[in-house]
Amino acid sequence: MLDIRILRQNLDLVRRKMQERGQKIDLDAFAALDGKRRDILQEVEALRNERNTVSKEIGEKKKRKEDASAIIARMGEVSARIKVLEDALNQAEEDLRNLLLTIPNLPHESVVCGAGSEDNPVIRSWGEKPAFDFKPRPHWEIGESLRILDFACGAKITGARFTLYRGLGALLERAIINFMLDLHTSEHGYTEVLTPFMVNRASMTGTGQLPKFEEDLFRVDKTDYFLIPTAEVPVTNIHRDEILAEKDLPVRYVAYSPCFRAEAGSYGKDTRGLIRQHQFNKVEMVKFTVPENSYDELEKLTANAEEVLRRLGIPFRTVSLCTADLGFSAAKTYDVEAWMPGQDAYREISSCSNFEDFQARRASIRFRRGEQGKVEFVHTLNGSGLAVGRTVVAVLENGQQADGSVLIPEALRSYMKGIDRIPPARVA
RNA sequence: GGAGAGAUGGCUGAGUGGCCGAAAGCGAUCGCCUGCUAAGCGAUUGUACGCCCCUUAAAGGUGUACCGCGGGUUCAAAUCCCGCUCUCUCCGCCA
Repeated sequence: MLDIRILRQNLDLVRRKMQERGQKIDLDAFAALDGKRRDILQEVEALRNERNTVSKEIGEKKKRKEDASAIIARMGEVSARIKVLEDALNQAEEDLRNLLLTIPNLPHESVVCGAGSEDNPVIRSWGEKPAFDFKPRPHWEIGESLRILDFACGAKITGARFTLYRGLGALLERAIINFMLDLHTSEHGYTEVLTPFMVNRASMTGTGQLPKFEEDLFRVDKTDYFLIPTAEVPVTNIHRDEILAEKDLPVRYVAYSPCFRAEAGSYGKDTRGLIRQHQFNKVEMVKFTVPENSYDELEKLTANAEEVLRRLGIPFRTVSLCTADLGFSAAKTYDVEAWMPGQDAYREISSCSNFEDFQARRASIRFRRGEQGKVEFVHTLNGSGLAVGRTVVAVLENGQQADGSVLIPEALRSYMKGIDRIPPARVA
């Protein structure tokens, strides 16, 4: 949610930023709605003041056993009028809030103005793409031939975009999760948390998934709970409606969770393999910081995500999302893209964002300056560290060998009972 | 799923219709006192939204709201009534 003062004082700036995002947001309604709310508020407050004063007089008159029936009758009318105005006020405030909740964040000044993902500037690249003396296969072929990924079985058990991992495949997924959690807790200063995987509506609204993107979520029938699309939601909401102490900032959490996404509107996209699933695992990093440090923290967060790929020896590049590609709540986002030789492409494996105070305002996450200074909104950040299924893809495609086996990166071997490769499956 | 108890400020906890934004204690901050420390004394100590003042903001003045959430009764609600949520205890069920 944007600061309402920005809309009041600089509506043109907001309008321009929305254009840069390529968003059509109706901002004309704002000024009228805001003015209406203020008019009603002033009237209702004046009447309430009268009621408070006169009610006190009534109490005193009664104590002195004087007749108060005339002013009681008059106050009855005032109260009726107040009730009507309060209803109108509530309606106006709800309308205003609903409008505010649908306005995306303002892109940071450093974000390039672009029209789509092709305009995302590459910030840096790392690693050397592996050379193959054969045509590298995509992971779905590797996974099926090694009998570690079974897409047909996932489809049987549940449906499209679900996958069964088997044997060393399941172990690889688990090893990657543990490797990432250990790295971020032991070396990057994050505290591990394990959260609920279903959250309520308030939590989803706090981080920005609701009210606008309900069709992307799985909702649990007979409840108002939703399956989380990312651990960002429960982890950020740890501190919803709280005032943190400045000395405790930055707060850093890392969480493993499965993620559930309806993937509405991505029909026909990435239908093969692990890239786009309804359920996938992810290790997520979340930070709460003072505003003046949030962009430094974004750089560190992105470096923390990149470090996972460095340790695994997987080539990657980092791009800065342009205005058109930026998510609803983000002010700035770096995508880390891993090299996937089987697909001859870089694919997103981590998305690291600074939300500034956008989520903090929605979720009321604040901190106090010093011991008894002012209360301000924190800045929130999060980034994948990393998407686990896509990391499996990168490991399989980059580590594939001519004999069909897959080399396991050094860093993972201690998590995989010491084995250094996934051997070819014996032909049945 | 059934029965009962509860939800008040940073914390503990009082408050059954008006004198309550809320006692008291703890904590915190500032000051005083004090060889040092401890103790003691005094003051301050919530948030949000309006309006005034003002070049904007802050500060200041003023008003309104907020005692889990939502509604109702009343001239007037932390207090009475209804619904909901959450917490705790007991029973049942369960990994």
